[in-house]
Amino acid sequence: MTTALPTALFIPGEPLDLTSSLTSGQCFRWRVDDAGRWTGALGGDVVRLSPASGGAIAVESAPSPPDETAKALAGYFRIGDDLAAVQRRICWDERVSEGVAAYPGMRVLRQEPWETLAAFILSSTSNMPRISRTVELLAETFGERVTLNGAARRTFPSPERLAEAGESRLRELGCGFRAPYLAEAAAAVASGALPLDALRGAPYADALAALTSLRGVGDKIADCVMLFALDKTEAFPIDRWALKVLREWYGLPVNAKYAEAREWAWSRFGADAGYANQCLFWLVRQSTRPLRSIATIEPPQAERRAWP
DNA sequence: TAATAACCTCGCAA
DNA sequence: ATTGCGAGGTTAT
Repeated sequence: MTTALPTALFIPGEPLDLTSSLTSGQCFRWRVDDAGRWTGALGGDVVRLSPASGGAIAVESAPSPPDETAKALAGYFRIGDDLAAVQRRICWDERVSEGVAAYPGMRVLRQEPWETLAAFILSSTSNMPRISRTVELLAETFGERVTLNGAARRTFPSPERLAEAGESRLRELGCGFRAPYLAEAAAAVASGALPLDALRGAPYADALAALTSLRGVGDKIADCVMLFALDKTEAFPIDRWALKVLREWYGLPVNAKYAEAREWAWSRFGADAGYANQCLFWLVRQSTRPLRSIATIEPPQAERRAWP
């Protein structure tokens, strides 16, 4: 027997572009079909998002009812942030302005802390396709199966589950040298030694210290987790792309340390540094497929600002 | 303190 | 075909 498929309408009331928000390297499990419908696994649910007219989004989900999921989506996409206001505050920067113009509806996400930590531990010296593949394989192997109108997905496995799996099993699944890091992080979260969820309410410095106490988690990965899951919009993750941007567009000295670059970002963008970072990162990542061509992008001399 | 391998694995050049 | 190299880092020496 078939039942009518319940659908709810999610009306963000804010700029929201699913494509840039869901493909800009913050998350790894959303898939889009030819019709532009996005399918993901959110918490314990399979979720399907279908862009409708007027910026509305049709939501299907299971097992949670779609109207409940629609509310959760407001949190996931940080609809509480006034994106236009954020953009006005950081658009005086020419490069950030380019990013805003190119991706006007790109949101910074508020994802689940554990899944985000696990995914970014796996991101070390890797690339987006491989991260996605490994995350998906972990879900496929250890996650709970959930179905939506015949389509099946799996939830991201709990820390308990991955801790139980252990390093060797995680290696078998392609985690490589990150396997012990992931296993240890899972154990720390499962045991309560690392109160991940509580870090949402903690100051940046405290969250940073807690996260980097884990093996395999340094400044960059900690910043990703803080920005994409722990409500630290001031976090400014500096990967090799961001580093290249800082050096080539902003004149960051080659010998500058991570902490110095972070301080600079704060002096420039303050609490909006994370949004500025996302604009810059995705701009450079999209505009220069091969790493080598980035050197050809030089700002006009007049746009350069002296390094403080 | 600062530089430099080493670490898993995979996909894609050469 | 086979090999070498780098990919959204971090740790150990």
